Amino acid sequence: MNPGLRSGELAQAAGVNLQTLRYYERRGLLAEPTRSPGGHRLYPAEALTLLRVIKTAQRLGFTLDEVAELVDLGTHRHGRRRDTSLQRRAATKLAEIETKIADLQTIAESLRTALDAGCDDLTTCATTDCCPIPLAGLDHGDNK
Amino acid sequence: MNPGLRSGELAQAAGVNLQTLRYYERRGLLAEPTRSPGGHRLYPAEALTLLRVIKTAQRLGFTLDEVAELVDLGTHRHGRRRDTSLQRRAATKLAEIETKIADLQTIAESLRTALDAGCDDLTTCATTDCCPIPLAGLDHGDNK
DNA sequence: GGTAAGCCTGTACCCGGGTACCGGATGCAA
DNA sequence: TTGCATCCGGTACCCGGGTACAGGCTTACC
Repeated sequence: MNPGLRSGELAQAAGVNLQTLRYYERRGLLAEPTRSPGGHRLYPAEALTLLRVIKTAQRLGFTLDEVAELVDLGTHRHGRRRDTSLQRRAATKLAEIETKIADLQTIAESLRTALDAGCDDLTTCATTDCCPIPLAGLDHGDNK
Repeated sequence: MNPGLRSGELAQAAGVNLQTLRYYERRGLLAEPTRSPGGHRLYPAEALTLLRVIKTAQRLGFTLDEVAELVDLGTHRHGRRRDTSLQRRAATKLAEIETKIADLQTIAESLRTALDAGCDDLTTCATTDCCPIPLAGLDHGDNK
């Protein structure tokens, strides 16, 4: 049976640096893989999926700690014994994500309007009312 | 007429550090404001909106350079003389944003499924098929 | 079994995005 | 006009997220 990916293969497949794998391992994002007799890491194929999930979540503005939480929002057990604290964290995360989606939709809307209108100034759009659907919708007023 | 906000007032209102304002000014994100006779900065009210837009965009995973581009995607002129290169950049940005929205929706969907199912493991969801709508959808396969 | 490519641990460094601190100059109210 | 809060420019520092390098062991193939 296939012994697993070597670290270099995995890194290349995921488009990350080899050192990054070790860094993620130290941070606890990537489980310690099995080793060859001589001590070389051998990763299961799922590690690639996980890495891509991590990279995607990062692009979306989550810190590594948040990514870890997202991924961890349950790596412990599955089904049975519904742990309400986990459920609650998941619900909180979900609300956060929904806010992000809404904000991105506001930005997308502004860009679309700008494109349609041949109007190309978002700041002006945000602060004056020359344009129909301004970015100012992002101003939730409660920063920090 | 109201002379504008002092830097401390603006910083507090936006929930950012005073130094951050000067930093953004150096980076070109915040225009140089007018000054009092003695050299103190005096910001127009729109600066607050802009700061909030910046902070929101950052939470969404845009770098400061990208935020600058977003905001700049046109601060030059408005309407008339449709600059196609700007239009094109806006279109590109828009596509990016739509991808982000889709990815966030995938994550939201996973969390929702996990919550509904009392299933609380995203990694397993992503890499096995025990769960209906896995995170694996984030795996676009083309990282970097 | 020789040898090149690949991997090991450890430590040092880099970049983006801020923050802190300093000594000195304003702003404004009493 | 004095006094305290605030702001000024400049420089140095901090943290998250990597990335590079050194010196030595493993693997894989001829």
